[in-house]
Amino acid sequence: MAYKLLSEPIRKYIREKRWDKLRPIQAAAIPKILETNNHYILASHTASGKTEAAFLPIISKVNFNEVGVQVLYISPLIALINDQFKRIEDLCKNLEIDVTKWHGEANRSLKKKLIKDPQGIVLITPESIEAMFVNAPYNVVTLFKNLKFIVIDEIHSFLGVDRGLQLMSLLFRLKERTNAQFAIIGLSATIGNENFLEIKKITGDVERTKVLVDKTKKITKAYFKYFENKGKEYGLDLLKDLYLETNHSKTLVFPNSRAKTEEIAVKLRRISDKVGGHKNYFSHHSSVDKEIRESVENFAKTNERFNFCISCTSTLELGIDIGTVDKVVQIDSTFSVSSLVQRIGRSGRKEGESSNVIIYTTTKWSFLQSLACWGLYEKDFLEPLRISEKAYDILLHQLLSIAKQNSGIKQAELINFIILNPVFKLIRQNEVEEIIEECLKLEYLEKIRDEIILGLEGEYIVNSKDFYSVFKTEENFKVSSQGRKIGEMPFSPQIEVGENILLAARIWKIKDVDFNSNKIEVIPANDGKPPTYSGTGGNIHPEIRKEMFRILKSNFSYPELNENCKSILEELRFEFKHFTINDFSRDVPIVLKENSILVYTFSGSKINKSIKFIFAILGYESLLDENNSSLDINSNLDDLKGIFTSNIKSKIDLDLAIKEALLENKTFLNFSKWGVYLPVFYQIEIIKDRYFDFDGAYSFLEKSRLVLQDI
DNA sequence: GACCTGCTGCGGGCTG
Repeated sequence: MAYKLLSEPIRKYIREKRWDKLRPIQAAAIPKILETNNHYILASHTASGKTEAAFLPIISKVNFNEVGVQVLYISPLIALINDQFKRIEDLCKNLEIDVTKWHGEANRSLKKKLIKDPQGIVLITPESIEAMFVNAPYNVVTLFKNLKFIVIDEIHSFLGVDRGLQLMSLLFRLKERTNAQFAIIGLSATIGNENFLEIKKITGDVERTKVLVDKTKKITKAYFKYFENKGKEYGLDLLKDLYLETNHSKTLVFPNSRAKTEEIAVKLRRISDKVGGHKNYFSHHSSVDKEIRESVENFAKTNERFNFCISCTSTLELGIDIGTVDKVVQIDSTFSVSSLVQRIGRSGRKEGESSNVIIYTTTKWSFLQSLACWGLYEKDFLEPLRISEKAYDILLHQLLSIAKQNSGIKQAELINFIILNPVFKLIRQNEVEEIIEECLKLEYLEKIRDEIILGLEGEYIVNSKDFYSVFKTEENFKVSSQGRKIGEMPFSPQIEVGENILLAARIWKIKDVDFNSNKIEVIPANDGKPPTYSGTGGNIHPEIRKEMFRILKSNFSYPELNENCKSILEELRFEFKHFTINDFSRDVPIVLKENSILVYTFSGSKINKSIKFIFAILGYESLLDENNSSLDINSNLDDLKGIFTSNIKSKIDLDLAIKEALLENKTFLNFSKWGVYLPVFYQIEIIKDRYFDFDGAYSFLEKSRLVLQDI
């Protein structure tokens, strides 16, 4: 049915590919895209043919003889653009449609050629769109004035993050600048019912956006193993077991940090060398050199014969094509259910194959958390994500970008343009005015007669290559060996001549350090330590903690646990045996200690941080342990009960406390690259909006009942 | 107790 609607060249393409039938998401999308002008979100699991579901009907529908770029494909990753380029070019090969890559590493003369003769399909990143607006806004019109479709790949990766807000703003600016009438097609992995409304908001027109979902779920087999970690590094028992588990298959191992990724890769390789196993052990994360990463991806994708093991971080979570793997190993719990879903989806990618995951854990609370994530995965729960409605920091970034783009814009016009942008819908006009006033005062912007232009400080900020992205990056040392790039590592005391490090699944000795140009020269060595990388800690969703609580208080037995896991679960359940819990949403176990009280909140990280902050305002210091979601509060029982039962909200001045905390500790705002340029009042607002969850914390304190152990 | 993502313009040197 859907097949017949496609144009003849596309049907020919399908016949040549010998596809016997269209995939479900393709069959659903083709008639909708061909016959309506709606925006669509195509949600379907990895490797289910989403790219073709969008491009088969788009190429059928669009007349590529018209002047101007007809289709703009936006991707969060350069690597994905390079992957998709091959697929889309293959689709277009008999149709004389030009496909052009447009990102920071793409060929410049091909970009120039496109500007001279704008046509076909362009593959781009959000930052490159931003750069075009800032440096060559006339090109935006030349290229895109006749645009018919925008395809956004991995659109879920933009949901609930600053980069998504930037993308929303850019989509609006694109439409306003070019007057083009385009439809938006978002491609997404599973997003969960909870997120349909939020993901529709990205197009800027919820009413016109429809979601098409393929709910087919693959069978997943999971097995849990437990090896208590005693030292800093993994124990030999775990490594040996992991080796036997992985040496006869194609495997991905996810150990949750770059340092541990290196440790696993190097140590498994060493075991393999000793027993004469295969040598295909790799590490893959952001600090491994790009070319090495590409060669690892390529090995996995093209090699049929040999087994391999890639130890990796979330770099291999998104849609980069690495072919099929037999098995996924997770070491200690993921920080979210959606991360677990993506990682599991990496195995058994062929239709009809089941996915296989083995979960190793090394601490009892990590074990419980991973069991909770697995339980929620089976119940089809995914963390709900929320588009920030008062993104004053992104607003400031876009103000500077728009000022540069227009080189002179009337103040009223600038304000109006911001107000009309759906991404800033809930920011009031007087707030925009106030932020502009502050920008004028600090010379980010300047007013000449009634026109706004970039100020001196603003020029300095916008003319940096760091301007185009809304996320922060750390500065690193570049590591190379005899002219060959290995990767990067951040500054640490470990950077010293003679020290040995692990990187790109190999051991190296530092031969030379150049502190002026941040370069490290290394030679191969035999033994070393993983480099230390710093991170800030993730946010666990409350539902994961609730599930942990439920598991603790249930008698359910899990066939997917090995004997060690079973006894750890018993141990944990025994610890909580004497708490009588009637209502998981209200009852809070507490333990009286000598000078403090231990409160098991079983709530999310943001709520925990907020509760700690509230207690600090009230004069009670506390220690937060995110492993078991507990707060050890320096308080007595009467005080604690008082705080839990009274209306705390009215008694504290949150804004004042955050202001003081900000003065004391500037790193508070580290999550926001552009927040530092805002007036303090707005900094406080974004901290409340994105760092904390005070509504969640107040509601927790109000409804909770403290439960002591039965005697 | 974390992970990830992106990038201009210009000038100089080299290659085809």
